[in-house]
Amino acid sequence: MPTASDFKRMLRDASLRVTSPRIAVLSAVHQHPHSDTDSIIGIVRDGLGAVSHQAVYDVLRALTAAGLLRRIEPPGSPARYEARVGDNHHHIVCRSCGVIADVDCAVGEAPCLTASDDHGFEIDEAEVIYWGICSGCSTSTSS
Amino acid sequence: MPTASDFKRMLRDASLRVTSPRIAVLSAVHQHPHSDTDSIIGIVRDGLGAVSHQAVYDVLRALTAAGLLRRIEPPGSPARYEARVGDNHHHIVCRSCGVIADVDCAVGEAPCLTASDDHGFEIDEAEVIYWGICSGCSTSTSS
DNA sequence: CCGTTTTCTTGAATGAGTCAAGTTTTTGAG
DNA sequence: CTCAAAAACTTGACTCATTCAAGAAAACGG
Repeated sequence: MPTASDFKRMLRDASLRVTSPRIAVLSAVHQHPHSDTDSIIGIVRDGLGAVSHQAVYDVLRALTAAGLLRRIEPPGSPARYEARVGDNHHHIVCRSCGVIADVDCAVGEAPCLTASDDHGFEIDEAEVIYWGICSGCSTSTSS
Repeated sequence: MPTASDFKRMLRDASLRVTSPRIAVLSAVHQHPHSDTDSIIGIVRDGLGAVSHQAVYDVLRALTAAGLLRRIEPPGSPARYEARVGDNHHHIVCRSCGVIADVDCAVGEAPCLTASDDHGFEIDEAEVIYWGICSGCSTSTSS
């Protein structure tokens, strides 16, 4: 797990100013991947004390734009964030409890799939969401 | 394009009551695939006069649950609906203007992809969204 | 250390969708 | 055809996630 100085370096390398909210958000997402914005706000406040929700929204947007975080938006859920970027992996979402797990992409680079008909689009990414029931939910439901 | 009596039969076959809002919504989605809820409300009102937005939300939910419509939710866009159901096709979304096109699935049945690691999930669907720039946007941007 | 620029705080506002109570419509049974 | 029960629709308030806006505070190059 990266340390605070690692996060500072990441921010500098991305030409972003180093602030405590940014370090706290980076740290929170590294420690709790697939968290939604509200959870991240809670984790950040546990570490720093009062931080406005707006600051967290701003930070998440800046870090996502800089490529330090990735935003995922499964239908039916608020936006979630993860720190694993650049490897074009995919996700499995549980239809019952909403938990998300990572799925490695066999190809690794986007777009990892070719459309049967691209309709003239210049396709740069193929995003895959697998839907199913996680092991915890399937056992509790079938019992 | 199906007629009003076709829509009535579809509703009866799905054990749903036949009402004018339902026929109008079915017709609207058949004629304007990938429309968002607000556009559908507008189209329905053009045909029927006053219809509450709540009625359209209720109808869309009932028709989706009955399998007559499919709901699609590209990140950054409100929910959209289409009448092409049952063939597990996918979508291309333009990053610039948001327009959506259908992409046939080579396999046809869900799940059409196998995850490299299913993490113990029982996967029933693999949803693919291709992201890119449509031909209209790429020509206007490059000029 | 200072000024500029960026970021954060505060608080209001927006958009999509849901909740709830009451009225109307549909439809199967008589 | 008529009626009652169930389902659907209307109205209007409300929630949630997110954004907008204006001013205060912090970062950092010089």
